[in-house]
Amino acid sequence: MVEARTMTGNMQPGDEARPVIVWFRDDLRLSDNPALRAAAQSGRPIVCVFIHDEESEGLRPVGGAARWWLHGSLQKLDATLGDRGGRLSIYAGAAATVVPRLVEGFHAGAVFWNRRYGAAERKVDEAVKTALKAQQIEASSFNGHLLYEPWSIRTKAGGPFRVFSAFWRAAHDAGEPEPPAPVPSKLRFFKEPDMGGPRPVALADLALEPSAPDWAGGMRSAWQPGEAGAQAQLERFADEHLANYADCRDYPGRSSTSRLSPYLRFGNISPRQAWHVANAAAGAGGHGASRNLEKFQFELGWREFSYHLLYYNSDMAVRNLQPKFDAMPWRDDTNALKAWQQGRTGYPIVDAGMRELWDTGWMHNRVRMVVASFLVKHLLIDWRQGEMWFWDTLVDADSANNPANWQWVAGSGADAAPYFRIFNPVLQGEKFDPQGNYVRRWVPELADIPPSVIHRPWEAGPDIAGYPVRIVEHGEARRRALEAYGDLA
DNA sequence: TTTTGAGTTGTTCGA
DNA sequence: GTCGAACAACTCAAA
Repeated sequence: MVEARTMTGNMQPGDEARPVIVWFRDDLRLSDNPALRAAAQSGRPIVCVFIHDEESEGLRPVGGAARWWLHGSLQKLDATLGDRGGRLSIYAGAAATVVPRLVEGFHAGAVFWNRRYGAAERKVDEAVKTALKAQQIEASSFNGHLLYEPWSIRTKAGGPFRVFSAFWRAAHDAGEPEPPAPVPSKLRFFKEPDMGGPRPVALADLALEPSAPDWAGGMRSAWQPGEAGAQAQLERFADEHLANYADCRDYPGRSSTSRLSPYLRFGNISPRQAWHVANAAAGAGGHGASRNLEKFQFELGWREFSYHLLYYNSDMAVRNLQPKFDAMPWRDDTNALKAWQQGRTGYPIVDAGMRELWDTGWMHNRVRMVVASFLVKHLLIDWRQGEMWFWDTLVDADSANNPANWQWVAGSGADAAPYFRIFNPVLQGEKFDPQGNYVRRWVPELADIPPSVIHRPWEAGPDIAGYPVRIVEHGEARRRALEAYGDLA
């Protein structure tokens, strides 16, 4: 069973009758949820709560697209709990204030949750724990979000890793990740009387969904937030795409990637579930299955590495991991930034990616690298600008992966791309979208351009109606980037 | 302490 | 068309 960190208050006679509060955060699911499972096993009646906290200091507000996902996840979680005779009670406010008042209101005996790893989140959780200790209430935290706790993977010298491959080797030495746990068979919910504690709010009152204008239409048709959607997506991936994962995952026109990122972000599914379901599917698969399996697990490994980095570099979203990048002469170019954001750079693969992002809240991994490289190297715009845009527009944006990957592309990160690795958007398009299907899907202006020139439409003839002229010329931008990056050393 | 091998995803150029 | 080298050194992790 997953290790729990418990700080126990003194148990009083008759204490088992007092409810346990399960505080949901980035773990919006019932299966493989260690906090919920421990609550079920405690013998206490359960109260399920979510606290929308926009008041605690330092917490980064959830981005726009992710708020939409959060709304859907909360709705689904409440419905699923409802099927079992329970419900999700939602509160708003600073967690360190709300949780102790809930404990009083419910006369609770314990509070369980699954851990978070950002500095501000840890500080909040620490404050809650301190408050509960003063109330002599049991507080237990669990690992529901990662395969390995960030502090459990250490170099031989006992420190954190800054190179992925060494990190991943050490993780292998730590052994196979724990198997996921099923939904507890028995969930006994506390009958919540109308007490004097904090009053729950309606989900709609959190205003997580966009209105006027409602820009979430593309997301609704692309995604099903919540645990059931997550399980369906994982099964679909394991059945249909895992067998070709290593060879096909780089082609944005095929849906060969797992598409699990937003589900993992909000814990609609756990990485243990993804790991073990893929394991089982590959075991049933034939020749070459292990190569695909290892590739997929390798990607889960990068997610782990990002959390490892976040744990040891809490200001990763704003500070270069390599300080020499502080001297980088980033350009201040509002027009170029806007063209990039709106998918109007004149480079089809870049524009397709940025429009896919805007419409669906998600972008294929290969294209993320291309558009990020384009912003940082071709336009010489600070990676933080890109990070903030992704934060607001991605449904899967989280405080570990988003900054870690931006810094990786920019070259300022851990184990980062060398500065001379500058993607050529034309070559990347021709290599990974050879028929131009991906581009045509997202850039309708290019619908009639033949595959031979779809990634270099300026060669297709005179101006294409509605499609922008390139905002920079590749060769020129490449030389400029090499020069700027070369000066850093 | 010093040494040594290694390090996600690329592009261009010239032979 | 294909191939190898250059693009740079630097830092990490382990022996």
